[in-house]
This record gives sequence, structure tokens and C-alpha cells, in this order.
Amino acid sequence: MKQESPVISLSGVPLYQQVKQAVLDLLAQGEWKQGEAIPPERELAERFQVSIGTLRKAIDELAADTILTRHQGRGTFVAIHNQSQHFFKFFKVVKKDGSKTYPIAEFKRFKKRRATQLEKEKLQLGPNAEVYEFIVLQNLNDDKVMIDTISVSTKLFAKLSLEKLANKKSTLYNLYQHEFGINVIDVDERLSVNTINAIQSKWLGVAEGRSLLQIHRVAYSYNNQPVEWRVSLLNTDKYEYASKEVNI
Amino acid sequence: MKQESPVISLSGVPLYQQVKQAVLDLLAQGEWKQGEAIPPERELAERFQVSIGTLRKAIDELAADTILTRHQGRGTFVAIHNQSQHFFKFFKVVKKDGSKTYPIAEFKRFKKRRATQLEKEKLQLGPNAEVYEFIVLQNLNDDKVMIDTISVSTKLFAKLSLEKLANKKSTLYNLYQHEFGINVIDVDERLSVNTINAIQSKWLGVAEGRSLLQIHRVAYSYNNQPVEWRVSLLNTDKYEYASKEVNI
DNA sequence: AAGTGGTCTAGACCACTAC
DNA sequence: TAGTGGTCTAGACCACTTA
Repeated sequence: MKQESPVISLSGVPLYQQVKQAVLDLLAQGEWKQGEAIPPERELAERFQVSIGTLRKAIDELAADTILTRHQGRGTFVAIHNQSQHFFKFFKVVKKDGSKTYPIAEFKRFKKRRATQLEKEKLQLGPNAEVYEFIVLQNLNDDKVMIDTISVSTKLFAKLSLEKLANKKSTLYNLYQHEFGINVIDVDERLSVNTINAIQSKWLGVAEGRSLLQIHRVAYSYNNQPVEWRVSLLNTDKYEYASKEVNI
Repeated sequence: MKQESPVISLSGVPLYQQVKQAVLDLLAQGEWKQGEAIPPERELAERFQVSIGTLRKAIDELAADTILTRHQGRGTFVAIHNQSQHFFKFFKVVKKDGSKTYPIAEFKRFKKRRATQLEKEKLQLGPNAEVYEFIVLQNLNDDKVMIDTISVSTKLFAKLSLEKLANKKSTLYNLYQHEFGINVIDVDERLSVNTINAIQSKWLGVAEGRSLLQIHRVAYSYNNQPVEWRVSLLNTDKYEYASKEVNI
């Protein structure tokens, strides 16, 4: 077995945090791949020269961060969360009967244009900033439920295209991460009621001028950096908005 | 010091979960009040006849649930959920221009009646249960903004009256706590769009039949016990609903 | 200085899984 | 049956707060 140099350092950082970081480093170096089992706890404790309790506390946190998954009797595995529910964390639309499903995105429009004053405020952009705007129709159980109008800075999302959006394998925020290195870690949403226009009513299949639930969203990356502005219109005939995250 | 009967039971439930439950029960019984310090870890470990490590694991979870707050060197405190600066934790209505104010409640109706089927489900009530229903008009900056229709079990809220509601000094959830020993620690809200009836339109001063933002809320005490069912209608002309808590 | 929560140890035994 | 993670112990010492 490979013997790790002791993780103990003179810094004030708790030992279990150092162990956690060491495991993260090994994951980043590809020592263990997604879906693979990592070595058993006793072995890791020996390798890092810490007690089982300390090792477990480090693994506890990594499991809480959904980076590792533990299965009693089987082992600890590197979590796979490319296209899993991790990226649906901010999707809070549920069917009124309580059933939960993933949305399927259908891209309707894509263009590059000057940012509006509102977008400059929400995305903290400069005076001559440009944005990509695209429109997404969200389908749940073959119901056309929500229409999103999304704006992102052309600087942060260089060379975004309709093709890239339509060809993405999983969620939009997953694309942001893999294609542009942008991690959406939090969103701020404001809800009100608004009427829809002709095009939107056609896409959603509801009468023009009807009042729907309108959601304004600013999505944030690390350090409270706003990265996406989004206006959504939700048809709440069969679906509703849940104040807390839902586990699909 | 009061000696607790050992929490050890023959069930398969882990000891630290039993300790967590025992602490929750003591909180529910009012042994320690919000903002107070609970006894030190070593004392609690002695009282429950468990090791420090096990006691800490129970407290860890309660801290993660934001029911307790730990401060190194000072002690562990019962989190303040709905009084003083956290009065309006669950009040998520903000003015669109961003300014924040306290709502002023105006009580419109009060009655005792049989629980509906929906209320029995949401509040987990028995077949012949009764509820108090009361209606509150919420005013912000002299705007009539929201109308709440609130139902609570007559068993949990014995002898609630319009007088008690109207004479309360602070928030409704503060009254629940001081008058009935009920702590609201979490709410689950579902948002949709609905039209309002004649009486509601009169109280809110908007046209009859208009579509407003409708909020269904179940409020929970410790142990996920539902204690209040509420249907609100919010006029979003000048105000909106924020997905996250706002600091007033 | 005394008391609090935070970290860490070096084990033990249990519950579950795979073979 | 062997090996895994899950629970639990009975301490020790450290970091921080308060007086």
C-alpha cells in the first residue's frame, strides 16, 4: 500500500479538514474515478496516519457535499453527479398531486444583443455590455409548463451558441460548468403575477393575456458573482412552485 | 441535577438519534426556551447516560437543523426562530423597489368549525377534528397587500379567540409560542395563481375576479408536527414574494 | 482561572453486503 | 465468513469566552 506523507502540518487547520483536502486532491488527480470505490476507512486512516474517528469526520463532510457516497457493507464510492439531481437543485416546480419529474428543455430563440438597463443592474455589467438571450420551453410529463427567457454576459459565456445549448447532454447549469467553468451555487428568486404575450401564449398553449406566475431569478457563482438573469412564466394550472428544494 | 431515565431502548434506533429525540422532546416541553443556553455537553452526556461523542453527534444534528446554535467557549443555545430580530423570518413579501417594512395585521373574521378534508390532511387531524379559522389582512406602508386565511387545530390552540389575536403584542407566531407553547420552526409553501372572490377583493381593494399570487403554507413545529394551515392571496402590483428569507 | 465547545485518539462491537 | 461502513465509548488536550 502506498504510504502517504503525514498530513499533519503546523497550521491551525483541523486535522480532519486536512484529510478532507487530501482526499479532494487525490480525487482531482484522478486517483479514484467516478463510480469507483475508494479504499476502506481503516486503510485510509492508516494511510493518512489519523484515527478512524478523524478519518470518518473528513469522509462525513465529503458525503454531505455529495462528493462521496457511502454504503454500509459495500464501501465508499466516488459520487456521479454529472447529470443527476444535483443540477436540478434549483428547479422548484412540482405537480400539484405531489409527483415529481425532470423537466425537458426545448430551445426556442437565441440572439446576441446589447444588455438592457435591468440586465446591467442584475448582472453587474458595464455600460456597453452585451448579452446572449435565449428562450427555453420547459416540458414536464408532456405538459408545456414554463417559458424561460435567459440572459448571460457574452464575456463570461464566450461563444455560446444555440447549437451548444441544444446539444448539451444534461442540464443547463451543467453546461455552464463544463463549457465555461461557471458554477451556479445559489439563486435569488422573486415571484409575482404577470400576463403573457402572444408568442408566449402560443408556446405554452394557453389563452393570450392570461395571468401566470412570473419568476425573476438571478443566479450566483462563488463570491456572490451574478452570472445569469432569467424571467420565467409558469402555468400553475397543474403545477406549482415549492418554496423549498424538492428531491426528485 | 435532574437525572434522566436512560434513553437506551431495545429498538434498533441509534442511540444518538434517541438522544436527539429526547432533546427535541425537552424543547417541546419548554424545558429550555428560545435564546437560552442548554446545559454543557458533559452534563448532558451524564444526564442521558451516553458518552460525550454520542451526545455530540446528537447535538451536531440539531445544530445542522438550526434548532440549536453552538458557540465555542460560551455554550449551546436554543436558536431563536420567531422572536426579536427574527420576528418575520417566514414573512417573505418585499416591495419591488427593494425597501423592507414590517406588516401590520388586521383581523377580519374568527370562527370555530369542523375541519375540512384538506385541513385534516395538512394538519394530520382525526376524523371529527375542529379548527379555528381566522382571516388576516396584512398591511405594508398603508397598502393592503395580502389576505391570509388561517386554520389551526382547536386541540393545540385551546381557547384561542379573536380577542387574544387582536391584543397580541408582537407576531402571530410569537403568540403561538407564549400562549400555547407552540414553536413554529419551519414552513412549507406552495405558490400558484388564483382568482379572488368578492369579499377578498373588497378587503384588498382590487377588482373582483382578478388573478393574484396564492400561497399555501403548512407551518411545522419540532418533530415535523404540522401546526398551522394557511392560504394567502398576495397582490403583486407593488410587492413580490422572495424565495429566500429577507432581513428587515 | 474556570468553563465552554472543538478536535482527536484507539480502540470495541454491531449491521449489512458479497462471496 | 470476511470485509465493509455505522455506532459508541472514555477519555485527552486545544481554542475560545467570560469573569
